[in-house]
Amino acid sequence: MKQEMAKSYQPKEFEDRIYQMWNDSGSFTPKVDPKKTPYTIVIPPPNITGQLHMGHALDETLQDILIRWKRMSGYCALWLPGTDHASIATEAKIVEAMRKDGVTKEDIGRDGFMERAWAWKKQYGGRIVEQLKKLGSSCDWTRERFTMDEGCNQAVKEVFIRYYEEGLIYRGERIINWCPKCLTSISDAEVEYEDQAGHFWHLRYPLKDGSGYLELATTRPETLLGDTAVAVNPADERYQHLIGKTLILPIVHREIPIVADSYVEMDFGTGVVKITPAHDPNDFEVGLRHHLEILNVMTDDARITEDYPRYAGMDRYEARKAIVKDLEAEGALVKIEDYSHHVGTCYRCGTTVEPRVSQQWFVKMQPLVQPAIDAVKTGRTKFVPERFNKIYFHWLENIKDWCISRQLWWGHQIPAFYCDSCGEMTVTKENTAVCPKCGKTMRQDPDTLDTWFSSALWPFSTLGWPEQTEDLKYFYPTNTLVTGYDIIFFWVVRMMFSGLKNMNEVPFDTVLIHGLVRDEQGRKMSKSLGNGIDPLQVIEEYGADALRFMLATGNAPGNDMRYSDDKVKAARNFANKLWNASRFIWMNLPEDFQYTGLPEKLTLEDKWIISRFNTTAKEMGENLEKFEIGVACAKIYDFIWDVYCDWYIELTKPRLQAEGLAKANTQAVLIWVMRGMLKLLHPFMPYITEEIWQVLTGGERLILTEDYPVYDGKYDFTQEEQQFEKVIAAIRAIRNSRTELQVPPSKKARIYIETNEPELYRSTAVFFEKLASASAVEIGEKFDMPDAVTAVTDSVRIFIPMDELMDKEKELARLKKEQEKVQKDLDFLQKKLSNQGFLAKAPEQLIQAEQAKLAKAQEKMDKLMQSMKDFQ
RNA sequence: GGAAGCUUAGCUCAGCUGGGAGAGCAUCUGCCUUACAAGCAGAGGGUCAUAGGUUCGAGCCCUAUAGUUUCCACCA
Repeated sequence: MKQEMAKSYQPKEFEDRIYQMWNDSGSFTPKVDPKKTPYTIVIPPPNITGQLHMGHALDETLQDILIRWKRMSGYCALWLPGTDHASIATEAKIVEAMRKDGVTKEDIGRDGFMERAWAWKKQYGGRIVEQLKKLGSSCDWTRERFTMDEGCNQAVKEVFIRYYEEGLIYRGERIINWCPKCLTSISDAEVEYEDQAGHFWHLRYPLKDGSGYLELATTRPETLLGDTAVAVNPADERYQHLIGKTLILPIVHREIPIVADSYVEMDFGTGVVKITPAHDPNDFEVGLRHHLEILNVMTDDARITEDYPRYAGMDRYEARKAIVKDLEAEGALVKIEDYSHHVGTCYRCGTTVEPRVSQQWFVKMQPLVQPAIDAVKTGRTKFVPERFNKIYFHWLENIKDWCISRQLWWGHQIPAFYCDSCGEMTVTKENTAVCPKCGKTMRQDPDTLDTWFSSALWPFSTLGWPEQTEDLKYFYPTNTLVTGYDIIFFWVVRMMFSGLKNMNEVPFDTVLIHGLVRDEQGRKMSKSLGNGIDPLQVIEEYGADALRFMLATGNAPGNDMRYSDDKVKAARNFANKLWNASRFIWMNLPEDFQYTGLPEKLTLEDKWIISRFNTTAKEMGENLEKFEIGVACAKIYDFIWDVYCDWYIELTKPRLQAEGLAKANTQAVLIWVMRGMLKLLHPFMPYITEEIWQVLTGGERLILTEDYPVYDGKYDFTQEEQQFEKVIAAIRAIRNSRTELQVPPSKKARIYIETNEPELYRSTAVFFEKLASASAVEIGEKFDMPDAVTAVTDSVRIFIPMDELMDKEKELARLKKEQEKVQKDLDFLQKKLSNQGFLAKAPEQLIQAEQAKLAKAQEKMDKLMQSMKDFQ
C-alpha cells in the first residue's frame, strides 16, 4: 500500500522522528578518513545557563547549512558541539538558588559549593543541547565537550603552565575592573560603557600654607577619601609656582602634594585633577609615575571601609551624598554642574564597575598579538565579510594585558600554589603541591580563570589537545568559525592567538560573521524589554525548517536582521508549496515505481527544466563557496516555486493524463528533478526534505548523506532551454492580453500562432490549451485577422478572435502602450550600439548580446506595427 | 575624539568581478484550472539619501554632505 501524504505541511508530525533517525544512523559522526578532505566547524559553545534565543538559532542555522552542504559534498564533515561553563553567569545562578535555600557560599565552603554547582550543571546543562537538536543541528554528539570536562581542564592547565614558564603569565598588583555585585574582577573586554547623566562637582582644596585654594572638578566626589595628590599639567603656566607644594585634602585633612603630569589636559575644566590611584585607572598610572600612595577606600561590595568611620559601611552613592554635604559645610564645594559621561558597567549584571587595585593574574599580550595580526594580514584566516578585519586589527593593536583571574569558585582553579610558611610559589599541574623549599603543604590560589581562557582553546582542546590524537591531527585547523560580531573581541581574537601559540597554526581558515536578530521594530531583543522571541515557540508553530529558512534568507553576512512573523509565515508557505508539489508527484506515481534516473527520450520541456535545474545547482554551489547563503536560498526558492511548481508541473499534467511511455517518462523526469532539488534544499530545510525523500524513495537511504548536486556538464540543453523559453513567452503574452482586456479564463478561444517555426508550436500546442485558455491552436506563416485580440512576442504573433468580447478601441490602445514600451527599448539599445566608445571598449560578448537584444526588440516592434496596421 | 555599517517599491530586505533595478509582504484586477486559497493568473508602484568625480557605461568605484545605527577611546 502506498503511504498517504498529509494534505498540508505538518512539521510536528515528523521533525522529532527524523532527527532521531539521523542521530541513530551515526551519520553525524564522521570517521577519520585519510582519503577524504576534512571539514570542521566547532560550535561557539552556548552557556550552560542559557536558553536558546534567536541569536543561537541564527548561528546554529548557518553552521548547520554549511556542515550539511559539505557533508553531502563528500567531505569528512565534523561539527563539534559543546557547552561553556560560563563562570560568572553560572555562579550567579547557583548563588541565587542557594539564597532561596538560605545558604551562602561561605556556609558550605568551596567543596560544598562545587558539589552544588556540578549538580546544577547536571540538571540544567543539557537543556540548551536539547534545544539545539530541535533546530535540526547535525552535530556529532558523540564528541560533545564541556569547557570544564577533564580534557579541557588538562588543556587549560597545560597552557597556563606553558605561558607561566615563558613569562607570558604573571601575577601582580594592578588596577582592574571590579564588579561589586559579582564580587570579582573582570577583563577590559567585559566592561560595557554607557552614557550616564551625572554631575560635575567643583571643589576647592586649600593650600597648606594658607595662600589660597586650588579649584578642581570631579564626577566622583566620594573617591576624595583616597586622594593622594592633585595633578596639573607641567606646561601650565597658571600653576607653575604651585608644583611641589602641599594641599590639605578637605574633610580628611590629609596633606597631599601637587604633582605635574602631562596626563592632565590644560584646557579641560580648571586644568587641575584630583588623583585617586586606587580607584581610577589613569590616576593609578599617575600614581606609579609619582610614587604616590595607593589608598583603597572601598570594600569588595563598594562600601566605604572602616578607615573612614564617618562613612564606613555606606555604599558608593550614599557616601557621595554624605561627602558632598560635608564638603558644602566645610566651604569646599564651589558649584555643581550637570554632566554626562561614560560609565563602565559589568557586562553580566550591569552594575557600575569599580576600578580597584588588587593582586591578579595577567596574560602578557604584546608577544602574542603579532602572529594573530599577521595571520589575517596574509589571509591564512579570512573574515567574511572582510570589513571585520579592521575591527580585529584595531583591537589587537591597542590591546592591554589580559586580567585572567576571577574571584569565583565555578571555573578552572588557577594552578598556582603558595607556601604560607616561607612564601614560596609554584605553578603545577598536580592537584596538591608540597613546598619545594620547606616541604610544607601548599595552598592553591583560590581564584579561577576567566571563562574565555578555556574557550580560547576550544578549537584544539575539544579535539584532544594536549594529547596528539587522531582527531587533532586530522581535523585541526578547523575550517569555518561562525559567530556574531559582538564576540570578536571576547572570543575570536583569543582563539586566534591561542591557536597560533599552542598549535603553531591558525584555528580556522574563515570567520563567518553574522549580525544580530532584532525585533520587528529593529530593537535589540532583551530580557528587560521583554521583546525576545522564543525560537522554540516559533518551531512549535511553524516548524524548524520555516524558522531556519527565514533566518538564512534575505540577509547578507555581517548585517543585522529583523525577525518578523510574516517572514516565518512566508517560509512556512514555501515549505507547504514543496510539500504539495511532492504530494502531487507521489499521487501520480504508480505503486510499483522504480527509480532509474532520466529516461532516454526527453521532450523539449523536459530538457528545459533539466537545463534550469543545472543552472540553479551550479549557481548555488558558487554562492555557497562564497558564503552567500542568503543568495543561495533565494535561488532554490525561485527554482522550486516559480520554475518547477508553477511551470514544469503544470506542463506535465497533460502527459500525466495520458498512458504509456509518455507518462512513464514524465514521471521519471518529475522525480529526477524533485530528487535533485530536495538535495539542493536539504541544508536549508533538512526536515521536510528528508521526510519527502523518505516517502519518495521508500526509505532506503537518507538524503542527509546523498551527494550534493553539482553541474558536471552532462545534459547540456542550453539550446532547448532557449527554444522553450519562446513558448513560455508566448503563453505569458496571451495571458497578458487576455487579462488586460478582462477576458475570464473560462472563456476559451481558438488561437492562431503566426510563426516561422511551426514545429516548435505544433509540438507544444497542448500547453497553449492548458495554460493559455486556448480551445484549439492553429499554426501558420501568415494570418489575416483584423478583428482578433493579439499577443506579440519577439518571435510570434498570436491572434485570439473574441467575437462580441472584442473592443477595438481598447485593443488598439493596448497595442499602442506596448509599442511605446518596445520603442523605449529600441531607443536605448540603438543609442548604446551607436556609441563608439562602447563599441571600442566593451567586451565583445556584451556587444553581441546587446545586438541580439536589439534584433529581438526590432522583431517585436515589426510585429506590433504590423498588428496595428492590420487593425485599421 | 576615532572607526565601521546602513540609506534601493508603502513595509522588511536582496542585488555576485561596474553592463537596461529584484524578492517577500502589502495594494489593485481576475480565478475554487482535479498538489497547494499557506493557492493560481495578471497589474500598478523606485531620479537606488544628496552633490560632485572616474568610466563608453555607476545602485555598485572615488570624494564630500546629510540622516541613522553600532563599535572603539583615560578629558577628570
